[in-house]
Amino acid sequence: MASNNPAPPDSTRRSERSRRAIYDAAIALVVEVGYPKTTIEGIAARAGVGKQTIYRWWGSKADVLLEAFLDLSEQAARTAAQEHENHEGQEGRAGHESQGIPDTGDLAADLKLVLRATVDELRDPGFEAPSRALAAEGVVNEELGRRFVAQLLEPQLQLYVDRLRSAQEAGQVRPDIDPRIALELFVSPLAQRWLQYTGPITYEYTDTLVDYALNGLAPR
Amino acid sequence: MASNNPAPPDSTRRSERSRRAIYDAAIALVVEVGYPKTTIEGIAARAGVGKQTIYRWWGSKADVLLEAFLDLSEQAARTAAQEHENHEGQEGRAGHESQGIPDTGDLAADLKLVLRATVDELRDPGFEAPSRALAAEGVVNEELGRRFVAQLLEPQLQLYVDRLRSAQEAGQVRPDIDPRIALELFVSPLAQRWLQYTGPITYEYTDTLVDYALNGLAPR
DNA sequence: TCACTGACGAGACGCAGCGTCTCGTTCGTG
DNA sequence: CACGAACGAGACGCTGCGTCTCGTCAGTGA
Repeated sequence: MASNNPAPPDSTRRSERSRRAIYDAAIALVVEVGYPKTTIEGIAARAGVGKQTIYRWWGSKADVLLEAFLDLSEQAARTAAQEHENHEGQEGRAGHESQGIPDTGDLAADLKLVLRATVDELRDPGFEAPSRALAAEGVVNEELGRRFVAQLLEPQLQLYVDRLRSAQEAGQVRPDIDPRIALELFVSPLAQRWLQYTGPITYEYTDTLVDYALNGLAPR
Repeated sequence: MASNNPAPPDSTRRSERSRRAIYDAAIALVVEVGYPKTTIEGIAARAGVGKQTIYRWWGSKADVLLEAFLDLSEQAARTAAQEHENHEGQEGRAGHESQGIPDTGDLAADLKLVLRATVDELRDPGFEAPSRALAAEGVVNEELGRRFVAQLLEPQLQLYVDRLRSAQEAGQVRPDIDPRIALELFVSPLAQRWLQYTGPITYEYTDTLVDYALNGLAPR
C-alpha cells in the first residue's frame, strides 16, 4: 500500500533565513541555559519562528542541535582553512575536512601537538556546551549517537589513522598494528576524562599518553 | 540568620519499604521504557508511593536512579562475594568492594581476563540501561557526573591501579609509569566504544588493547 | 503500653512545554 | 503574474513538573 502519509514538505521552497535563525538560537540557548532547559518553544521564540517550522524540518530537539553543530563545525573549518590558505598559499579547493595532522617525521611530537590543540578546543565554552549535549544524548539514544559519531567524530579519527599509517611506512610504528585501534590508546583516555570528569585535562597529561602509547608500559 | 528553611525530614522515621519500592520501580522503568520516558510520577505510581515521598528524599530523577543503581551494585557485589566465599572458603567479612583483579604473575593474561568479564557486563541489559542513563546524565550534569565517577567508576579503576603497582614490583611494568594513567590505555578505549558506539566490543578487541598498551606501538 | 507527631499514600493545583491544529500572510517557483 | 506551499503566530488538549493539603499510619520516646 503506497503512502498517504503526511506528504513531505517541498525543500525547494524552504526558508534559508529561518534555517539559519534556528541554528543560531539552538546553539545560543544550549550555551546560555544548558541543554535540558533548551526547549523547542524557546528555540522558536528566540529565532522568531513558528514552532511548526521546526517540527516541519526536524524530528527532535537533538536533531536540530546536531545539524546546528554540524553547520557550526563546517563554518569553523572553512574559516580555519581560509586563514591557513592566506598565510601559506593555496592548497586546492575549499577543504571539506579539517586539515590533516602535521607530518614532520617525528610521530610523538606531531601527536602531542594535535592533542594539545584538542585540549584547548575542549575548553572552549562555545564548543563545549553543544558537543557535551550531543554526546550525552548519543549515549542514551543509539540512533543519534551513531549519526554523531559518523558525521563528527569518525572523520576526525580518520586523520589519526592516516598519520599512523604514514608512521608505519616510516618504520616508526610496527607494521602489524591496526591504526584504528592504536589511535584509541591516546584519544579515548582524553575523551573519557572530558566526558566523565575522571581526571584533569592538561598538556602534560596528553603528552604522557602519547609516550605511554608509543613506548608501552612494559620494560623495553 | 539561622535557617527557617523547609526543615529537614526525620530520617529515623523513614520507611524502608518505600525506599526499596522506589529503587525497584526506578530501575525497572529505565530498563523497560528508557531513561527519558521515566518520570517521577511514573516511579511513584509503580512503587505505590506518593510523589511527595520521592521529593522528600531526593532532588531529582537522576538522584533517585544513582542511589538505586548504587544499591543494585552493592547487592550484586554482595551476591558475587557470597558465591565466591561458598566456592572457595572464607575471605574475611562481607566485601564492600568487588573482588580485586587476579594476580597470577602474568599481567597481560590477568588484564585480558578482567576486560573480557567487563565486556560481558556491558552487554547485560539489566546493567546497561541504568548505567547508560547515569553516564549520559553525568556528561551534561557535572555535579552528578562527579558523584557517579567517585562512587561507582573510581573504585573499579582503583583495582587496576593496585594490579599495575603489583606488576611494577614484579618488574613487568616500568617503575616510572603512573598506574592511574596507564590503566586508561585499555579501559578508556573500551569505555568510549561502549558509550559512543565508535566500534564493536569483542574479546578480540580488548585482548588487542592489552597487547598494544603493554608493548607499545613503536618497534621494540 | 500508649500518646504523640511526622512520614506516609493519595491526589488536586497551577504551570511549562509538548506536538498538533488552524489561521492569515508572504514569498519562491514555474 | 498567479499559484500554493512554507511561513509566523498562537490556540488546543495533554502530560509531567514541583508544591500543597488532606486523612491515615507507624516509629519513637515517655
